[in-house]
Amino acid sequence: MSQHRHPGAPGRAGAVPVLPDLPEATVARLPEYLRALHNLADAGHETVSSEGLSAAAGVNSAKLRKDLSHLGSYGTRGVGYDVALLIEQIEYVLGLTQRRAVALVGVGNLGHALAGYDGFASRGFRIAALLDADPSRVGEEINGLVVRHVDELPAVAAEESIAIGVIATPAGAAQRVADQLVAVGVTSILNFAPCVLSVPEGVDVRKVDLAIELQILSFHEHRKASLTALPATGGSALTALPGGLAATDTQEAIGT
Amino acid sequence: MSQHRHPGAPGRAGAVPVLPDLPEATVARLPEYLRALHNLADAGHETVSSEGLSAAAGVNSAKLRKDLSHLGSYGTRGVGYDVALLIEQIEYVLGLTQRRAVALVGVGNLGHALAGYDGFASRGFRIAALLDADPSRVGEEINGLVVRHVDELPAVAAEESIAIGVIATPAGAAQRVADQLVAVGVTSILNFAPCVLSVPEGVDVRKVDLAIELQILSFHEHRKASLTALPATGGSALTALPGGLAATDTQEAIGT
DNA sequence: AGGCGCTTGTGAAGACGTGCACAAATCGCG
DNA sequence: CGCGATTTGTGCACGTCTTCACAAGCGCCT
Repeated sequence: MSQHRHPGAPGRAGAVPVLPDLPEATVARLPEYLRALHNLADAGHETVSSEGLSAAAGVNSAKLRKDLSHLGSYGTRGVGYDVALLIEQIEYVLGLTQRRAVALVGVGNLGHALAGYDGFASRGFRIAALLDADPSRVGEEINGLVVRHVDELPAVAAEESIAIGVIATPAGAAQRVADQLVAVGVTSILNFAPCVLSVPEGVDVRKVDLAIELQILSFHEHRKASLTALPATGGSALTALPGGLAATDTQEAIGT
Repeated sequence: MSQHRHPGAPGRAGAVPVLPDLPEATVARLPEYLRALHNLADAGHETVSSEGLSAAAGVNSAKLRKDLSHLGSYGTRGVGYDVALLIEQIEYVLGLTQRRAVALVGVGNLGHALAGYDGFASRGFRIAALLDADPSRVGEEINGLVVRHVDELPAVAAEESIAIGVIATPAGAAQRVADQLVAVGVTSILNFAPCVLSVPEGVDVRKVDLAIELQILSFHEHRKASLTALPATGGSALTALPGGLAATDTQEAIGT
């Protein structure tokens, strides 16, 4: 870490400097820091310490400092971080300086909500197209955008460069849509359908499954309940599991 | 791992056996396995190998075997896993044998979609109440449920035991709602609002932020673009960062 | 100018998660 | 009955992530 802040390489548009390859865990936290920083900026703070920022983002302060150090970091010892500068750094690294176009496929229950979600626009993204396979939905106007048929994807991609595809279709249609997105050059996909997508190498897929989150919470609920129910049992049969339970009432729930 | 399948301890309702404390990473994958297993069961498979199941769930097969071994596992060497039995095991561990009641607070854009999302009902959850702070929304009927005012939360909790609270409000209202949920005894919260919640110890919070997912994808897009733009630069200045970029056009964004 | 308090950046250690590779176990067949 | 094919369960090594603790650096006050 000899010299950062080397004056050269401003390179407004072209010549993107090579990005440091951040740990994936760090990348996942940067948006969190960014949000906290925006809040601080709105509240009028000019600088913030790692302690303060980590509290606002809900993480350990040492972790925050290490995360920021990975991107070269511009903190000042004894003072803290310049809020505005740090916002820029993170937005640059995350590639948010350009407003990326998002294509949303599947305008059902969830798709409708996503199309109207202002959190996208406010954080550097622009929904460029709404698509659906159902002809009865094509033509509908949502939030100022007209729903087009998914087969028009090539045309949409030709009109403007789609950076990210969002899949909000039923599981059965998701793989097909993913293939179509890949075919028109999309290399980043956010998948809300509860299924595994297979995509060629070089394409990033992130998955959000609302039911999975609930199931994880359910586990912890179950766990808490089982612990408070048997507070006496010290450390004896930790590996105990139901086992025989298959015979009784679960049968009617599963069956055929 | 001497003797599993010990015949005793079926204990229908009461006497919940102590759950093994699974690694968090394993818990997060169990719902994935569960979904894949349901698909296999629907397709008529009676047994499945770790290889087959791991492919369907999109994970490494060794990882899957280790995950399943943590819950005692009921595979048969040379054969594989009994699909129906494994479904039961996982559903039991995740606490899905009882249909847990969910209270959804915030019936705006996203809340509407969540209220209508059938993925909850189909995977062991039941939306027991819809709540909102906006009086103009109270009384509205969504999917057979009438929206009630959030201040009625104590009454709702008294009517039936709420296992999980889902927060789909704007960020500004989220902490307040979380406090209300905690006050009526909810110990698991799924938060869709883009903010950090502070809750007492013993309360689990999981967070889903749609914009964060996009930002993570944006980073990878940015990274891919910067790599393909400079394919010649071998391994020289890997730590290069913009740095000077603050001097030019960013100034007008910050300044004061 | 010098010292003091505060904060960053980082080395090192420990916890955690992953994946290979193989022994142990089971089934089916001759 | 024995053997080979198959598949689980797991020991081990490796990589990643987290956390502590502290030296280095910075600004302010005297």
